[in-house]
Amino acid sequence: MSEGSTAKRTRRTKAEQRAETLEQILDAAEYLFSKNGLYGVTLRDVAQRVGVHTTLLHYYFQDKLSLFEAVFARRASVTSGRRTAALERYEAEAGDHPTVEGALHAFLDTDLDLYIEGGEPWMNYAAFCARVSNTREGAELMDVHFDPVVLKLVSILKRALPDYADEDIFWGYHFVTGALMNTLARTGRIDRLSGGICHSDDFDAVKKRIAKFMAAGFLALKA
Amino acid sequence: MSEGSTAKRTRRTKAEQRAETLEQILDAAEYLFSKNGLYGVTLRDVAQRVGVHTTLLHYYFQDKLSLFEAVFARRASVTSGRRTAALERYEAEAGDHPTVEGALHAFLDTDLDLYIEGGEPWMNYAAFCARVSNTREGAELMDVHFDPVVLKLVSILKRALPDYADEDIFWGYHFVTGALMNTLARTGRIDRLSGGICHSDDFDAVKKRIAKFMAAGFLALKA
DNA sequence: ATTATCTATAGATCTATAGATAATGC
DNA sequence: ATTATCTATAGATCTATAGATAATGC
Repeated sequence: MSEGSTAKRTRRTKAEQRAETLEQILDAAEYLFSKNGLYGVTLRDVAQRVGVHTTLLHYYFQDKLSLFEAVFARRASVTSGRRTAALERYEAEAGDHPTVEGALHAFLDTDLDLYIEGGEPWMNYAAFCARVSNTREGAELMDVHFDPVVLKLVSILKRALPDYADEDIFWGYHFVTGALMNTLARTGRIDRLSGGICHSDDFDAVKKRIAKFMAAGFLALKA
Repeated sequence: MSEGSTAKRTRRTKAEQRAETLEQILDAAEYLFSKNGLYGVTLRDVAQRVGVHTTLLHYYFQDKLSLFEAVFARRASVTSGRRTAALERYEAEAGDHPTVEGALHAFLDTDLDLYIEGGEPWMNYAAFCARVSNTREGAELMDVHFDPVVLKLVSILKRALPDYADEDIFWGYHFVTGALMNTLARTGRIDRLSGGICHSDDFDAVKKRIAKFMAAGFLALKA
């Protein structure tokens, strides 16, 4: 932190400085919001974590909610884009006979890989999303940023399950996303419940199981 | 509300009055916490909703967190007890050959029925639990109140899947509870995503699918 | 005589704004 | 000359406590 602030004094263009400070603010906010939610974090907490004055946050963001939404938006397009690409790749590859499991692998594994490879900031973002996802306003943010990818997934699932009612497909997706969000939240509950056999942070373990598990679930809904 | 406050003036024993006020406070807190979380609700909000002075909350509860925990605890033993009983009934009935789907029906359907039959207060509690469940401190509350039922479920699943690694069973449960919590949260996301085909409040639709879906998922994890 | 409820208020925070200062930009 | 950062502060809330008042309890 002290090293960071001296480094800050070295010559930099204003654009660089702006970008760097913005990123630090977003990182700090992301971390704190992921732990305590919108109302559980004060602008002062965020400023303190970055090492700047609270008022600087108002220089960059209109208000607290804008900061919150900016945190959500920053990485949303990355994960959304990656998953869309993976789904398109799968669609091309599978041709006329896509499978539920194939589509889910593209959708879920691609996302989990991003967090696994992205390190702490991405893991924080994952927890942030999970926390946001089961609130009403949060769910509306999800709509805005993730509806296109999800509807793309749904369209492939429909082709894989041509005799299914839309209702069954959507409820299946509802289960899938619940399991995914519970994973991203990393609450530590499964660690304690399993007596240490499983670990909340072990996204590899989830990745190994979730697509197969959920695909079988979909297939079982046949009327 | 005005009718309630005149009714309040009618003769009542102190014990009755205490019980009634306590219940009103807990109901109001439950509703508000389910919408906005611990930090998103002020004691004043709760008091206002009940129609009493903020300070009365301190007469009944030590502080805000105690109120929060009391909301959680009030109905936890009911759902926990009902599910335990249902699992025991199923165990007795299934004898030496319990199935995954049978155990999940006992565990999940019993819970969903409680919310369906319990009306608004129970639906609020469900949303409250869902919201609590994907926070760290919240997950610890879940440990305290729900570990026994969940471990009972796990023990039956182990008997139904004798050649499975514990790890697979616990991750399977992790998926199940994620799907359930996503249901209890009732964020309205599935409504919008499905263009009105599905409804967040339609626990019957979930009940019709979730146990079958998840049971098939478990069976697919076989190595 | 005890318990439920309200009044008054202390003390701490929190968000947000106005305006000063200190850097970089041509 | 513009942009990044800080100082000072207004105004609103929020939690929590002390102590008064108004009911019920024997």
